[in-house]
Amino acid sequence: MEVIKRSSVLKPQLKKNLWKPEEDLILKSYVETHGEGNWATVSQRSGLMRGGKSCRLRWKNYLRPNIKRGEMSKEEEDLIIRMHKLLGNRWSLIAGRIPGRTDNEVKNYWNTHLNKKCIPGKRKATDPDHHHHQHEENDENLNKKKKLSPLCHSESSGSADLITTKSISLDGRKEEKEAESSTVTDPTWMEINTDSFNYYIDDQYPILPGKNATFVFDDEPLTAYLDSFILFESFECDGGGGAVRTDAINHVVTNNY
DNA sequence: AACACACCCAACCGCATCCTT
DNA sequence: GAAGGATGCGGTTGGGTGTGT
Repeated sequence: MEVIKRSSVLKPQLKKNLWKPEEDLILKSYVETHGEGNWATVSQRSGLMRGGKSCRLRWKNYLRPNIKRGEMSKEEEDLIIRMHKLLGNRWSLIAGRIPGRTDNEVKNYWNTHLNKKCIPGKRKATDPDHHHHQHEENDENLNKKKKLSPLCHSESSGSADLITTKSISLDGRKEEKEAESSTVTDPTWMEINTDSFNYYIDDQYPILPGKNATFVFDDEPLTAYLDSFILFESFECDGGGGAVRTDAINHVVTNNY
């Protein structure tokens, strides 16, 4: 007896696999006419038998204007390495700092080119020892599910192994503090008083003058990259335990300390 | 030439978060 | 505040292509 899946009866069969040039054309002209968004309806209205996600991804990664394709420049590569050291696998954030590059492209580039370069001895799935590494990967997935920052876990990105606690004030002084806990998985934190610094986390979450904010930092890149980046991993304004954001690098700092 | 293996990358999947009602 | 849909993100997959034997 033939079993017919319920989903195949109720939903029209969606196309998968590679996009054809004519599909690209349809999607491109549709988005240029109607604008981005409402991806779920794009397939119906444009006649493309693709899921909304698929359309969105194709537009974002391939058809969107100002997409830069081709080889990564040395500068872009350096930037990816530095950002990855800071942020871990936060591809969309990294890509956001590299004009014309998409998160998918950055991720692929990292996995195929830079991962080997930055983590020598990194083994592939065919490696007999792969199962051991799969466990590490599972731990990482677990961390993700727990919504922990990769920065809090030094194994995730080849970052520095030791995490220490620092306190920095924006009037130019920098001082180290002892870690609150002896466990290395404790995040580094950073306290910034914004009296003397016009600063923001992002448009939605301003740090107001006179307020303190707590940030999570990976120790090693701190001194190396403070000239160019400050990472806001999470924060709570005024010590109130209120808003917590975990998804943004939000400001480029040009000052040297 | 034929095969096997490795590499690359576009696209998919599952889950989390955001937004709207 | 809850529910459901839309969107975004990161991990993974699989087909195409390159390279070695």
